[in-house]
Amino acid sequence: MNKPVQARTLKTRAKLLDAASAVVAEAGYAALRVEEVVSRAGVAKGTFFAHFRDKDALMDQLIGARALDILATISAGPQPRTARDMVHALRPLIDFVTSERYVFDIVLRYSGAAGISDIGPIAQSFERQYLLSLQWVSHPDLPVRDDIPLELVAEGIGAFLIQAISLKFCALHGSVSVEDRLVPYFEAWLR
Amino acid sequence: MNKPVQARTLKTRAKLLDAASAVVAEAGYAALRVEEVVSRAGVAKGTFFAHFRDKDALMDQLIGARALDILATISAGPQPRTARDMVHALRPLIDFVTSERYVFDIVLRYSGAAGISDIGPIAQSFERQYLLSLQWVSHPDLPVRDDIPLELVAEGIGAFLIQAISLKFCALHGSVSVEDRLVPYFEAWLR
DNA sequence: GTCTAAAATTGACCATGGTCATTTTAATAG
DNA sequence: CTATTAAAATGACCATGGTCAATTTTAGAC
Repeated sequence: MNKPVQARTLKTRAKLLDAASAVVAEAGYAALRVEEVVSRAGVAKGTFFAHFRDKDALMDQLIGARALDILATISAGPQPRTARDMVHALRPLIDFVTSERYVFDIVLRYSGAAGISDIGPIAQSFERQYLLSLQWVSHPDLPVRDDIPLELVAEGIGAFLIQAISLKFCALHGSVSVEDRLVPYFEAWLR
Repeated sequence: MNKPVQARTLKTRAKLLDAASAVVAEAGYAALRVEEVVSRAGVAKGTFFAHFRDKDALMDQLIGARALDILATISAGPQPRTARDMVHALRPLIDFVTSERYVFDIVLRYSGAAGISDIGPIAQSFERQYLLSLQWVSHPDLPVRDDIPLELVAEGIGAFLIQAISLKFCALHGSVSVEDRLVPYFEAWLR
């Protein structure tokens, strides 16, 4: 009853994702063209849209998967003991999201799950980042204010992370690195 | 030496902005089509792009102007005395930005000035919102933590504002209103 | 007025994402 | 093996944002 997908479907989807990854590796996310992807995958354009709602949905898969991968690596790392440690630990995620303005745009656009049932990889990565922050601030090695719920502290970390990355892309404030801006944010927020 | 713009230019630009405003009033920002705007304005499509870099630049003008207008009204209002007051005062701005998902997307995309010299209306409105927050937290009637610079406090307000609005558009967290989420954020941040 | 150069406008054309009626392929029954 | 049917793939076609060489209009000089 739950085997309506043919092997062919998986194969085609894999071909599309592989082709897309290759294009991204060569030219970056913003340069990806659907025509180029289907051409490399050896399928028709219509097939692409049978597998992905639109181009952005493919980006959600590609970018989200990478973000989840980075978060898994960070999770496996040591518990941060200071705000500065946290920022350093988050460095790989920050580097990825700031690698292209286009990537950050997609991340923001897909940060919220469109529907309860279809929570995409990027939305998942936000949830994952929240849980990681919650884990960090719940650990005794990281001293944190105790006048508000830890869940609220974790939410705030996400808010400041987005803020610092946003300002990175602003010509007026882009001269300060994300890390340098984030440390005072976190220190002030964690008290 | 600084009069290279002809009267005709201003007139055409006004016609385009008027036509665009009319379309937005009838169908919303997301439904705006460049073809529809130039058709109503009675000019050719190429003219549109001689006046605006792209469609998003027009959106920057329309949305940014509205945001600045709302902020001016808020600025003229009374000094908030509590976190809850602040949230109530920001209500018109929040309502506008959450009126369409598309509006919020444009706001995020244009939040940072693209270049030092071309800071658009939306980027200006972010600056304006920051200055308003700074003014609020500098006033003795609003008790605020004094262990960090007031500038930092004001930056944090912006971060939480974006966070609360983002979650509004998330199917998983959209049930809580922006205002209800913002009050605890602000109370925790202002200490 | 007329000439000239710069500014403004035009619209055919292009790039690219997205649709859908039709065709092909795979799974299953007999 | 063949017929039947549902899933998958196809590619011509459409929608819409964006470009640019050619044309028209304006401002200033004489």
